[in-house]
Amino acid sequence: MPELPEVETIKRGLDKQIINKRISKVSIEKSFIKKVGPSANAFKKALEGKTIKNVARRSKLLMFEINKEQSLIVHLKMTGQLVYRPKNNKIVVGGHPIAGPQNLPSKFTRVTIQFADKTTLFFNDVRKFGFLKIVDRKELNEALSKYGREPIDKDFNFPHFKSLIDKSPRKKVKSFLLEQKIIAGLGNIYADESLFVAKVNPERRVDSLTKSEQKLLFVAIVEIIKKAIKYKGTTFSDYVNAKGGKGNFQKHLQVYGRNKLECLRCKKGIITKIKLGSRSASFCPICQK
DNA sequence: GTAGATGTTATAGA
DNA sequence: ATCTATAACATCTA
Ligand SMILES: [Zn+2]
Repeated sequence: MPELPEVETIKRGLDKQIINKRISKVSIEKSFIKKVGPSANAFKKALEGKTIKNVARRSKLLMFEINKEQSLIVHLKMTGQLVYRPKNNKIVVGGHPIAGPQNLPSKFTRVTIQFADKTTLFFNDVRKFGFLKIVDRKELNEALSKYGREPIDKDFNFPHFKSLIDKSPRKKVKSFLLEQKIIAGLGNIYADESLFVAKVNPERRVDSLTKSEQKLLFVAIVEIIKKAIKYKGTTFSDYVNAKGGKGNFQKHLQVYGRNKLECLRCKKGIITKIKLGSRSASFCPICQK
């Protein structure tokens, strides 16, 4: 589910809400205890009574600073959600439950973090690939060392991108874009969208790109990620922001999810979906050379 | 019913 | 260096 734009949207929705709030109670669904560390008690003890000092994001990882020494890190993987409920009252509209924080906890709520002011943060995750973990400063640095360049960094420029290209010359370009150690935060949707904008076929070897294709791709990545953040992410099935609401970028997708449909750009090609590594890649065989 | 696919990532082995 | 298979898990679709 969530790639950089979705995680960034959650981060922006959460930080204003929960910074400086004190955690009063944490509960963990039984089957999820193994995903919060060695024991439920250690996890609770690290959080209860503490105050969230800061919220940050790196790649698709969220970080909640507890104090100088400790942080809570959260990865949503495929179907994770973080939804904040401002008040502890249930609202039902028209007699039917509505989507969003009003009906939480749900069947898929794995971790519940209650604050002293009676507001609540829910971690929901259908597939349970996600995790929450308490880390010290050293462990946090280790976790962060796995990530490459942030595409929305102000200093990220073409020479940087070129040097990344030169370090992984034989990779297929789609796999190159998905590598978090190279560029942090792209996932299947935005890698496909970036390649479409740059008119580059996902199966091309990185070292086969012409200088002009390299530049187009660099610009496309930055442009797509920024635009997706502006539209508050893509909701395909599970993604919701911190308020439980959907994103808007799905309306602007040009290839992802358009298998067998006519290409929106050349109006001639039929969007084709192939397997590349273990992931799918969608592209227009006519205008992505 | 059932095989295959889903927005992620870590790891082992070739 | 790079790729493959595999695993974690639940749900939906063809
Ligand atoms: Zn096309």
